[in-house]
Amino acid sequence: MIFTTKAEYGVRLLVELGRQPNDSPVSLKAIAENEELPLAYLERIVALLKRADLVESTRGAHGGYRLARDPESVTMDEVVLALEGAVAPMSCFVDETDDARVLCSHVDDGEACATKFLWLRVQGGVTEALRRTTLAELVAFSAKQDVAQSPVTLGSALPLHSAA
Amino acid sequence: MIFTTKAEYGVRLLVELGRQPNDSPVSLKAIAENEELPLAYLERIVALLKRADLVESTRGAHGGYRLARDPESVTMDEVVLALEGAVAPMSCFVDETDDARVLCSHVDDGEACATKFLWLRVQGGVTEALRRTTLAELVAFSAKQDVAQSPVTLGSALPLHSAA
DNA sequence: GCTTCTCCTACCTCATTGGTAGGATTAAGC
DNA sequence: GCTTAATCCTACCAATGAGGTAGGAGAAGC
Repeated sequence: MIFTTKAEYGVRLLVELGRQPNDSPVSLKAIAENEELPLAYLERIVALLKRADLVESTRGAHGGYRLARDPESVTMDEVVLALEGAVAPMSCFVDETDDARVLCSHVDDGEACATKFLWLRVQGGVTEALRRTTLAELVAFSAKQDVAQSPVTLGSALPLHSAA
Repeated sequence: MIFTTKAEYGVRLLVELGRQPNDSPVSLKAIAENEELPLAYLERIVALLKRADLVESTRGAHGGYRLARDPESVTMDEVVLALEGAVAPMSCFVDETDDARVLCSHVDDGEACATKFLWLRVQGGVTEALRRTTLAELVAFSAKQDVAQSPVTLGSALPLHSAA
Protein backbone atom coordinates (compact mmCIF):
# COMPACT_ATOMS: atom_id res chain seq x y z
CA MET A 1 0.00 0.00 0.00
CA ILE A 2 1.45 3.32 -1.00
CA PHE A 3 -0.87 5.59 0.92
CA THR A 4 -2.68 5.24 4.20
CA THR A 5 -6.14 6.45 5.04
CA LYS A 6 -4.63 9.75 6.09
CA ALA A 7 -4.07 10.63 2.45
CA GLU A 8 -7.42 9.22 1.44
CA TYR A 9 -9.42 11.05 4.09
CA GLY A 10 -7.36 14.21 3.79
CA VAL A 11 -7.90 14.47 0.04
CA ARG A 12 -11.58 13.75 0.39
CA LEU A 13 -11.77 16.48 3.00
CA LEU A 14 -10.10 18.97 0.70
CA VAL A 15 -12.36 18.00 -2.18
CA GLU A 16 -15.36 18.49 0.07
CA LEU A 17 -14.09 21.95 1.00
CA GLY A 18 -13.46 22.74 -2.64
CA ARG A 19 -17.05 21.87 -3.49
CA GLN A 20 -18.45 24.52 -1.19
CA PRO A 21 -20.08 27.30 -3.20
CA ASN A 22 -19.55 30.17 -0.78
CA ASP A 23 -16.66 31.12 1.43
CA SER A 24 -18.18 30.36 4.82
CA PRO A 25 -16.38 27.75 6.89
CA VAL A 26 -17.63 24.17 7.07
CA SER A 27 -17.57 22.23 10.31
CA LEU A 28 -15.69 18.96 10.45
CA LYS A 29 -18.79 17.34 11.84
CA ALA A 30 -20.68 18.09 8.64
CA ILE A 31 -17.87 16.67 6.52
CA ALA A 32 -17.52 13.61 8.70
CA GLU A 33 -21.21 12.86 8.36
CA ASN A 34 -21.23 13.56 4.66
CA GLU A 35 -18.24 11.34 3.95
CA GLU A 36 -18.98 8.82 6.70
CA LEU A 37 -15.62 9.27 8.32
CA PRO A 38 -14.78 9.19 12.04
CA LEU A 39 -14.84 12.75 13.34
CA ALA A 40 -12.15 12.39 15.98
CA TYR A 41 -9.75 10.93 13.47
CA LEU A 42 -10.55 13.63 10.92
CA GLU A 43 -9.63 16.23 13.49
CA ARG A 44 -6.10 14.93 13.59
CA ILE A 45 -5.90 14.77 9.84
CA VAL A 46 -7.11 18.28 9.27
CA ALA A 47 -4.49 19.46 11.72
CA LEU A 48 -1.85 18.25 9.27
CA LEU A 49 -3.48 20.20 6.47
CA LYS A 50 -3.64 23.30 8.60
CA ARG A 51 -0.01 23.05 9.57
CA ALA A 52 0.80 23.03 5.85
CA ASP A 53 -1.35 26.12 5.28
CA LEU A 54 -3.70 24.25 2.99
CA VAL A 55 -6.78 25.05 5.09
CA GLU A 56 -7.75 27.86 7.43
CA SER A 57 -9.87 27.47 10.53
CA THR A 58 -12.18 29.65 12.54
CA ARG A 59 -12.94 28.53 16.06
CA GLY A 60 -16.09 28.73 18.08
CA ALA A 61 -19.71 28.34 17.10
CA HIS A 62 -20.39 28.53 13.37
CA GLY A 63 -16.70 28.00 12.84
CA GLY A 64 -15.04 25.38 10.71
CA TYR A 65 -12.56 25.04 7.89
CA ARG A 66 -12.14 26.51 4.46
CA LEU A 67 -9.49 26.23 1.78
CA ALA A 68 -6.61 28.59 2.31
CA ARG A 69 -5.70 28.79 -1.38
CA ASP A 70 -7.11 28.62 -4.85
CA PRO A 71 -7.82 24.95 -5.70
CA GLU A 72 -6.12 25.46 -9.06
CA SER A 73 -2.84 26.14 -7.33
CA VAL A 74 -2.97 23.21 -4.93
CA THR A 75 -1.13 20.20 -6.33
CA MET A 76 -1.44 16.76 -4.86
CA ASP A 77 2.23 16.36 -4.16
CA GLU A 78 2.12 19.04 -1.50
CA VAL A 79 -1.11 17.61 -0.14
CA VAL A 80 0.32 14.14 0.18
CA LEU A 81 3.53 15.53 1.59
CA ALA A 82 1.54 17.30 4.29
CA LEU A 83 -0.50 14.22 5.09
CA GLU A 84 1.93 11.34 4.79
CA GLY A 85 5.33 12.93 4.85
CA ALA A 86 7.59 12.39 1.86
CA VAL A 87 6.66 9.56 -0.49
CA ALA A 88 9.47 7.09 0.00
CA PRO A 89 9.74 3.91 -2.05
CA MET A 90 12.01 2.38 0.58
CA SER A 91 13.03 3.09 4.13
CA CYS A 92 16.40 4.45 3.03
CA PHE A 93 14.58 7.23 1.17
CA VAL A 94 13.09 8.80 4.26
CA ASP A 95 15.95 11.26 4.39
CA GLU A 96 13.91 14.35 3.67
CA THR A 97 16.27 16.35 1.50
CA ASP A 98 13.98 17.18 -1.36
CA ASP A 99 15.81 16.53 -4.55
CA ALA A 100 16.57 12.86 -4.50
CA ARG A 101 19.85 13.28 -2.67
CA VAL A 102 19.31 9.95 -1.07
CA LEU A 103 21.60 8.46 1.48
CA CYS A 104 21.05 4.78 1.16
CA SER A 105 22.00 2.48 3.99
CA HIS A 106 23.60 -0.08 1.74
CA VAL A 107 25.93 2.06 -0.30
CA ASP A 108 28.89 0.60 1.48
CA ASP A 109 28.66 -2.93 0.21
CA GLY A 110 29.99 -3.93 -3.18
CA GLU A 111 27.54 -2.52 -5.61
CA ALA A 112 26.05 0.72 -4.37
CA CYS A 113 22.44 -0.23 -4.61
CA ALA A 114 21.19 -1.11 -8.07
CA THR A 115 17.79 -1.07 -6.42
CA LYS A 116 18.17 2.59 -5.59
CA PHE A 117 18.30 3.26 -9.29
CA LEU A 118 14.97 1.48 -9.61
CA TRP A 119 13.32 3.10 -6.60
CA LEU A 120 14.30 6.53 -7.85
CA ARG A 121 12.50 5.85 -11.10
CA VAL A 122 9.42 4.74 -9.23
CA GLN A 123 9.53 7.74 -6.94
CA GLY A 124 9.80 9.94 -9.99
CA GLY A 125 6.71 8.36 -11.47
CA VAL A 126 4.74 8.89 -8.29
CA THR A 127 5.71 12.48 -7.69
CA GLU A 128 5.10 13.40 -11.28
CA ALA A 129 1.61 11.90 -11.15
CA LEU A 130 0.91 13.77 -7.94
CA ARG A 131 2.34 17.02 -9.15
CA ARG A 132 0.27 17.16 -12.30
CA THR A 133 -3.00 16.66 -10.42
CA THR A 134 -4.59 19.73 -8.87
CA LEU A 135 -7.29 19.95 -6.28
CA ALA A 136 -9.45 21.84 -8.76
CA GLU A 137 -9.28 18.86 -11.08
CA LEU A 138 -10.48 16.50 -8.37
CA VAL A 139 -13.27 18.85 -7.38
CA ALA A 140 -14.43 19.00 -10.99
CA PHE A 141 -14.26 15.24 -11.28
CA SER A 142 -16.26 14.83 -8.11
CA ALA A 143 -18.95 17.23 -9.30
CA LYS A 144 -19.23 15.39 -12.60
CA GLN A 145 -19.71 12.10 -10.81
CA ASP A 146 -22.51 13.61 -8.79
CA VAL A 147 -24.46 14.51 -11.88
CA ALA A 148 -23.79 11.19 -13.57
CA GLN A 149 -25.24 9.05 -10.82
CA SER A 150 -27.53 11.41 -9.00
CA PRO A 151 -30.82 9.60 -9.77
CA VAL A 152 -29.50 6.19 -8.73
CA THR A 153 -29.02 5.60 -5.04
CA LEU A 154 -26.35 2.99 -5.49
CA GLY A 155 -24.74 2.97 -8.91
CA SER A 156 -24.48 -0.56 -10.28
CA ALA A 157 -21.83 -0.06 -12.93
CA LEU A 158 -18.64 1.84 -12.30
CA PRO A 159 -18.30 5.08 -14.22
CA LEU A 160 -14.52 4.86 -14.20
CA HIS A 161 -13.31 1.75 -15.94
CA SER A 162 -10.42 2.52 -18.26
CA ALA A 163 -7.57 4.52 -16.80
CA ALA A 164 -3.94 4.05 -15.64
CA MET B 1 6.79 3.33 2.12
CA ILE B 2 5.81 1.86 -1.20
CA PHE B 3 7.88 -1.29 -1.07
CA THR B 4 9.00 -3.52 1.73
CA THR B 5 12.31 -5.25 2.12
CA LYS B 6 10.88 -8.18 0.21
CA ALA B 7 11.10 -6.17 -2.99
CA GLU B 8 14.48 -4.75 -2.03
CA TYR B 9 16.05 -8.08 -1.15
CA GLY B 10 14.36 -9.90 -4.00
CA VAL B 11 15.63 -7.48 -6.61
CA ARG B 12 19.12 -7.56 -5.14
CA LEU B 13 19.01 -11.31 -5.29
CA LEU B 14 18.01 -11.27 -8.94
CA VAL B 15 20.72 -8.75 -9.75
CA GLU B 16 23.23 -10.94 -8.01
CA LEU B 17 22.10 -13.91 -10.07
CA GLY B 18 22.26 -11.82 -13.21
CA ARG B 19 25.85 -10.92 -12.47
CA GLN B 20 26.98 -14.54 -12.53
CA PRO B 21 29.21 -15.15 -15.55
CA ASN B 22 28.44 -18.84 -16.04
CA ASP B 23 25.24 -20.80 -15.78
CA SER B 24 26.00 -22.85 -12.67
CA PRO B 25 23.62 -22.35 -9.75
CA VAL B 26 24.52 -20.10 -6.83
CA SER B 27 23.65 -21.03 -3.28
CA LEU B 28 21.54 -18.67 -1.23
CA LYS B 29 24.17 -18.78 1.47
CA ALA B 30 26.71 -17.21 -0.89
CA ILE B 31 24.28 -14.47 -1.86
CA ALA B 32 23.26 -13.84 1.72
CA GLU B 33 26.87 -13.38 2.74
CA ASN B 34 27.70 -11.24 -0.27
CA GLU B 35 24.74 -8.93 0.26
CA GLU B 36 24.74 -9.20 4.04
CA LEU B 37 21.16 -10.36 4.18
CA PRO B 38 19.58 -12.85 6.60
CA LEU B 39 19.67 -16.27 4.97
CA ALA B 40 16.48 -17.66 6.49
CA TYR B 41 14.52 -14.63 5.35
CA LEU B 42 16.00 -14.79 1.87
CA GLU B 43 14.81 -18.37 1.59
CA ARG B 44 11.24 -17.24 1.92
CA ILE B 45 11.77 -14.45 -0.56
CA VAL B 46 13.35 -16.62 -3.22
CA ALA B 47 10.40 -18.98 -2.90
CA LEU B 48 8.21 -16.14 -4.22
CA LEU B 49 10.51 -15.67 -7.19
CA LYS B 50 10.48 -19.36 -7.90
CA ARG B 51 6.71 -19.56 -7.77
CA ALA B 52 6.66 -16.85 -10.44
CA ASP B 53 9.14 -18.77 -12.60
CA LEU B 54 11.73 -16.06 -12.36
CA VAL B 55 14.39 -18.37 -10.92
CA GLU B 56 15.09 -22.09 -11.13
CA SER B 57 16.51 -24.18 -8.35
CA THR B 58 18.57 -27.34 -8.09
CA ARG B 59 18.52 -29.09 -4.76
CA GLY B 60 21.24 -30.88 -2.91
CA ALA B 61 24.94 -30.23 -2.59
CA HIS B 62 26.35 -27.78 -5.14
CA GLY B 63 22.79 -26.78 -5.82
CA GLY B 64 21.38 -23.30 -5.74
CA TYR B 65 19.48 -20.84 -7.87
CA ARG B 66 19.86 -19.39 -11.33
CA LEU B 67 17.79 -17.07 -13.46
CA ALA B 68 15.04 -18.85 -15.35
CA ARG B 69 14.91 -16.30 -18.16
CA ASP B 70 16.97 -13.83 -20.11
CA PRO B 71 17.52 -10.70 -17.95
CA GLU B 72 16.57 -8.55 -20.93
CA SER B 73 13.07 -9.98 -20.88
CA VAL B 74 12.50 -9.63 -17.14
CA THR B 75 10.73 -6.40 -16.30
CA MET B 76 10.49 -5.05 -12.79
CA ASP B 77 6.72 -4.97 -12.74
CA GLU B 78 6.53 -8.73 -12.82
CA VAL B 79 9.30 -8.98 -10.27
CA VAL B 80 7.56 -6.65 -7.87
CA LEU B 81 4.25 -8.35 -8.51
CA ALA B 82 5.81 -11.67 -7.55
CA LEU B 83 7.42 -10.26 -4.44
CA GLU B 84 4.86 -7.84 -3.06
CA GLY B 85 1.65 -8.71 -4.81
CA ALA B 86 -0.02 -6.02 -6.88
CA VAL B 87 1.12 -2.47 -6.25
CA ALA B 88 -1.91 -0.90 -4.66
CA PRO B 89 -2.04 2.79 -3.82
CA MET B 90 -4.91 2.19 -1.41
CA SER B 91 -6.53 -0.74 0.31
CA CYS B 92 -9.49 -0.67 -2.06
CA PHE B 93 -7.11 -1.44 -4.94
CA VAL B 94 -6.14 -4.85 -3.67
CA ASP B 95 -8.77 -6.39 -5.92
CA GLU B 96 -6.39 -8.13 -8.24
CA THR B 97 -8.15 -7.80 -11.58
CA ASP B 98 -5.30 -6.53 -13.68
CA ASP B 99 -6.54 -3.65 -15.72
CA ALA B 100 -7.61 -1.08 -13.21
CA ARG B 101 -11.12 -2.43 -12.89
CA VAL B 102 -11.15 -1.31 -9.32
CA LEU B 103 -13.99 -1.94 -6.98
CA CYS B 104 -13.70 0.82 -4.45
CA SER B 105 -15.33 0.53 -1.09
CA HIS B 106 -16.68 4.04 -1.12
CA VAL B 107 -18.36 4.17 -4.48
CA ASP B 108 -21.74 4.23 -2.85
CA ASP B 109 -21.53 7.58 -1.14
CA GLY B 110 -22.21 10.80 -2.94
CA GLU B 111 -19.21 11.34 -5.10
CA ALA B 112 -17.79 8.05 -6.28
CA CYS B 113 -14.30 8.56 -5.08
CA ALA B 114 -12.47 11.50 -6.56
CA THR B 115 -9.49 10.03 -4.80
CA LYS B 116 -9.70 6.91 -6.91
CA PHE B 117 -9.07 9.11 -9.92
CA LEU B 118 -5.90 10.30 -8.22
CA TRP B 119 -4.73 6.89 -7.01
CA LEU B 120 -5.15 5.48 -10.49
CA ARG B 121 -2.84 8.11 -11.83
CA VAL B 122 -0.27 7.32 -9.21
CA GLN B 123 -0.57 3.61 -9.83
CA GLY B 124 -0.07 4.27 -13.51
CA GLY B 125 3.10 6.19 -12.80
CA VAL B 126 4.48 3.39 -10.65
CA THR B 127 3.70 0.54 -13.00
CA GLU B 128 5.06 2.43 -15.96
CA ALA B 129 8.33 3.09 -14.15
CA LEU B 130 8.55 -0.57 -13.19
CA ARG B 131 7.63 -1.84 -16.61
CA ARG B 132 10.27 0.12 -18.44
CA THR B 133 13.07 -1.15 -16.20
CA THR B 134 14.56 -4.53 -17.01
CA LEU B 135 16.71 -6.77 -14.90
CA ALA B 136 19.46 -6.51 -17.50
CA GLU B 137 19.52 -2.75 -16.99
CA LEU B 138 19.97 -3.13 -13.25
CA VAL B 139 22.69 -5.72 -13.70
CA ALA B 140 24.54 -3.37 -16.03
CA PHE B 141 24.14 -0.51 -13.56
CA SER B 142 25.43 -2.66 -10.76
CA ALA B 143 28.50 -3.72 -12.76
CA LYS B 144 29.27 -0.11 -13.60
CA GLN B 145 29.14 0.85 -9.95
CA ASP B 146 31.60 -1.88 -9.14
CA VAL B 147 34.17 -0.44 -11.51
CA ALA B 148 33.54 3.13 -10.43
CA GLN B 149 34.24 2.58 -6.77
CA SER B 150 36.34 -0.55 -6.71
CA PRO B 151 39.52 1.07 -5.28
CA VAL B 152 37.67 2.91 -2.52
CA THR B 153 36.38 0.85 0.35
CA LEU B 154 33.60 3.22 1.27
CA GLY B 155 32.65 5.72 -1.41
CA SER B 156 32.29 9.21 0.06
CA ALA B 157 30.25 10.88 -2.66
CA LEU B 158 27.19 9.31 -4.19
CA PRO B 159 27.50 8.48 -7.87
CA LEU B 160 23.77 8.85 -8.41
CA HIS B 161 22.63 12.32 -7.53
CA SER B 162 20.27 13.73 -10.14
CA ALA B 163 17.29 11.59 -11.02
CA ALA B 164 13.50 11.58 -10.55
C1' DG C 1 26.63 -41.51 5.35
C1' DC C 2 28.04 -37.06 5.88
C1' DT C 3 27.63 -32.60 4.15
C1' DT C 4 25.46 -29.10 1.62
C1' DC C 5 21.89 -27.47 -0.28
C1' DT C 6 16.60 -26.40 -1.07
C1' DC C 7 12.17 -26.39 1.02
C1' DC C 8 8.47 -25.77 4.54
C1' DT C 9 6.00 -24.12 8.58
C1' DA C 10 5.41 -22.32 12.94
C1' DC C 11 6.67 -18.84 15.90
C1' DC C 12 8.08 -14.17 17.78
C1' DT C 13 8.81 -9.10 18.38
C1' DC C 14 8.25 -4.52 17.26
C1' DA C 15 6.35 -0.32 14.90
C1' DT C 16 2.65 1.63 12.64
C1' DT C 17 -2.13 2.30 11.47
C1' DG C 18 -6.46 3.60 12.55
C1' DG C 19 -8.99 4.65 15.90
C1' DT C 20 -11.20 6.32 20.69
C1' DA C 21 -11.60 9.15 25.01
C1' DG C 22 -11.61 13.11 27.37
C1' DG C 23 -10.94 17.18 27.92
C1' DA C 24 -9.37 22.44 27.29
C1' DT C 25 -10.12 26.68 24.58
C1' DT C 26 -12.69 29.89 21.66
C1' DA C 27 -16.56 32.36 19.94
C1' DA C 28 -21.51 33.16 18.63
C1' DG C 29 -26.34 33.73 20.18
C1' DC C 30 -29.57 34.33 23.54
C1' DG D 1 -22.90 35.49 31.23
C1' DC D 2 -24.51 31.10 30.24
C1' DT D 3 -25.06 27.65 26.84
C1' DT D 4 -23.75 25.61 22.72
C1' DA D 5 -20.99 24.52 18.85
C1' DA D 6 -16.98 24.38 17.20
C1' DT D 7 -11.56 23.87 17.02
C1' DC D 8 -7.62 22.09 19.38
C1' DC D 9 -4.63 18.86 22.04
C1' DT D 10 -2.81 14.64 24.12
C1' DA D 11 -2.91 10.18 25.86
C1' DC D 12 -4.32 5.70 25.18
C1' DC D 13 -5.43 1.22 22.69
C1' DA D 14 -6.27 -2.88 19.64
C1' DA D 15 -5.08 -5.04 15.42
C1' DT D 16 -2.11 -5.78 11.77
C1' DG D 17 1.88 -6.59 9.14
C1' DA D 18 6.77 -6.37 8.63
C1' DG D 19 10.95 -8.50 9.39
C1' DG D 20 13.17 -12.08 11.15
C1' DT D 21 14.27 -16.71 13.85
C1' DA D 22 14.02 -21.73 14.77
C1' DG D 23 13.87 -26.13 13.60
C1' DG D 24 13.49 -29.18 10.98
C1' DA D 25 12.48 -32.60 6.58
C1' DG D 26 13.82 -33.95 1.85
C1' DA D 27 17.46 -34.16 -2.15
C1' DA D 28 21.82 -34.73 -4.18
C1' DG D 29 27.00 -34.72 -4.46
C1' DC D 30 31.28 -36.71 -2.38
